[in-house]
Amino acid sequence: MVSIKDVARRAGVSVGTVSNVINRPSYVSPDTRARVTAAIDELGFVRSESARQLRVGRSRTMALLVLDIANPFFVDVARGAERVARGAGLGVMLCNSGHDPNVEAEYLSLFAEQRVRGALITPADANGANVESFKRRQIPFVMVDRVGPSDDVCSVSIDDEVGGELAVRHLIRAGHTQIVYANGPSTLAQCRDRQTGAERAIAEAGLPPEALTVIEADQMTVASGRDAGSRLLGLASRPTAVFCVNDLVALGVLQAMFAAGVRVPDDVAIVGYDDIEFAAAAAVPLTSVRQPAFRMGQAATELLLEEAGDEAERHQHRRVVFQPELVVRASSPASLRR
Amino acid sequence: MVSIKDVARRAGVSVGTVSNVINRPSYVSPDTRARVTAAIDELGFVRSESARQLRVGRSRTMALLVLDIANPFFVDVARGAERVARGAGLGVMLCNSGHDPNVEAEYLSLFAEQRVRGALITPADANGANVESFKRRQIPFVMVDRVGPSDDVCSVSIDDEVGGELAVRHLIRAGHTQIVYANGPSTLAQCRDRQTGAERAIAEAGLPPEALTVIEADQMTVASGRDAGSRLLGLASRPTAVFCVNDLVALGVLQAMFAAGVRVPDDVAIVGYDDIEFAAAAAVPLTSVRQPAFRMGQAATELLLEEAGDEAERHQHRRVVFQPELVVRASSPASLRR
DNA sequence: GGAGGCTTGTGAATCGTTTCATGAACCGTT
DNA sequence: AACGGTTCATGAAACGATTCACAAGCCTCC
Repeated sequence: MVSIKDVARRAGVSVGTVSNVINRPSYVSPDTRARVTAAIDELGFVRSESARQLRVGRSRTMALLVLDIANPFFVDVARGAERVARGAGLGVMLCNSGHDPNVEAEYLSLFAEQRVRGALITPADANGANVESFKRRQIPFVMVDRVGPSDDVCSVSIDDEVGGELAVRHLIRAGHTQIVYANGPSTLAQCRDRQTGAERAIAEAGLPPEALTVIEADQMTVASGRDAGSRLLGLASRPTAVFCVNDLVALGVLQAMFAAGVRVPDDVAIVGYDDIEFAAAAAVPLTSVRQPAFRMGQAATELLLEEAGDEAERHQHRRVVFQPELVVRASSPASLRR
Repeated sequence: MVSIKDVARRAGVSVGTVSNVINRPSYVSPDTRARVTAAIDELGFVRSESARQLRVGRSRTMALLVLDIANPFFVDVARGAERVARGAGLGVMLCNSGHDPNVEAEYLSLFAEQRVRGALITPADANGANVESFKRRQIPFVMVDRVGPSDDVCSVSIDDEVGGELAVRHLIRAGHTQIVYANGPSTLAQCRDRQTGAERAIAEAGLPPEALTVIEADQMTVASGRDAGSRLLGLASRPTAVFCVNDLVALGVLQAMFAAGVRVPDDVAIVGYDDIEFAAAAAVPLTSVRQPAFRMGQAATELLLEEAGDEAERHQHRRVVFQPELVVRASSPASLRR
């Protein structure tokens, strides 16, 4: 492997000069600069990032640890993060914990060993032990899609209560009075918050609490949604509308309706959550609560850069909360037609 | 930042001993080992990967550069790769070129600077100039989802001709004689190969070449598919079956059919390609050509590890070709009913 | 009791960069 | 000719780990 020393020898200069050509070309006279760049090209020299990092003390990559890379929502977050990071000359290491706290722990210690410039984390363990021990590592990080437990951590999230409220209010306005909420595991804060919002919309409209039936899927996937859909069809009083905890579940419900010959939206209206690309692409385009995932990725990275930057000392930890937005499509028309 | 030297001082031993405790504990007597590990815990020491890498000469991460992280196919490849990499103690740096040769070039030089252990690449530029110059860097790499241009490169791919053939043969068996192939940009080898396979199936069945109409979408996305779908409905002789270059396009076509009141599969059968999760999740579950993406990611990584391993010198470059498989679902029943 | 063999631990060299104090060479001015 | 001021280039000292030749201590065996 050719090093800066070989380049120096070839160009007949010292290693310091070669380094200057690379990092502050203006310090070097034009003709030695030319000699050095020629030598670099001839030898195919590529500077060693690890040596550089060892000397300078900080790396030029940041990490992004997501819960589920198969979920398009996180892919959007990642793209937002990557956009900002590349603008700042940072590489992004994208990793997938798959909701597994052990994998999460493994990655976090990898990040610490790599001395990444900072990390964006969607935490996988409920009690936050991993994140807590990561905090001791002195590495800047921002929690994504979850509010920080205390105010010594930056976080970027989306107001899930508002999201639930938007969805159910929309259904109520369209005339629905018998609504099912197909929830995910209630251990997740997101799921609970969306439910709270849904209940608030019910109360606000003066409907009785029984107007909302909650059924719980064990995972937030299409398969679980399909399952929830068929369970929902067996309910004593068939609902006229379903609000789903995310789009994957909604797609599953939609499929179950089709399989059972139940027409959407004529017999049952459906509202999803996340507004992933496939929501608009469904056979009956899905009404969905849009989360500004891309912007969230951007915002999180900007916070991270601020915390990891030169004026880090006067950095104030912040909790940024985005507002979701309802996107109405064919799966839930604005007024009930039956 | 606490270094190995601080640990040594704290434990009252030399730095060499600390290093031994970390890397070959059996060289150290139990009680000094205990003293050292205690010191490590007390100080919260984390070893610096860059220093280690500088000394040892090789890194413990590999890179995976995909064309489009939003495409579930590549997500599956990534998961397969990650599984194998983690088993071998390697971290994976997942990057997204977004089909942009400039971004690709940027990432490739980042990989070179990082001295990654190896790279899995789905090339973005047609002429392969980026990959060609990367090859000079002496870094092991495997081309994914494309066969290598020459035999000095490992590659893992899937036989696209067979895939096209499977799909169209299936449609012909079901009685279709007027088939549309909704292709992607014919600049992509994949698209051309699938078309070749489709044509072969037509010829093989003794049908005239006109039995297959090709329309081209400019992108392989749902939106382009929707567009292709509505164009297809305007054709003089309405086809009874559509074979799509991938599932995203197929989902778009499906949606266009629904919007126009054309029933699937009764009026038009649809076959997709890739068998992404959302294919099975579509309102009418999509028949699709399954590509073993996960296994492909695994195989590619195994090849890479072999090439980057200790017996690299006796490594033979190989081209691994996987066979696709047809998954029949509701969007294209086995026999034509009309 | 000396030779030889384990077991443990040491300390210095090394990896490839960046950075910084130092100095050489040259300029125009007095 | 002596001076201060620029402009360029140098060489050595870090950064934090790994590795390896070597030594100290102890045991065993003839």
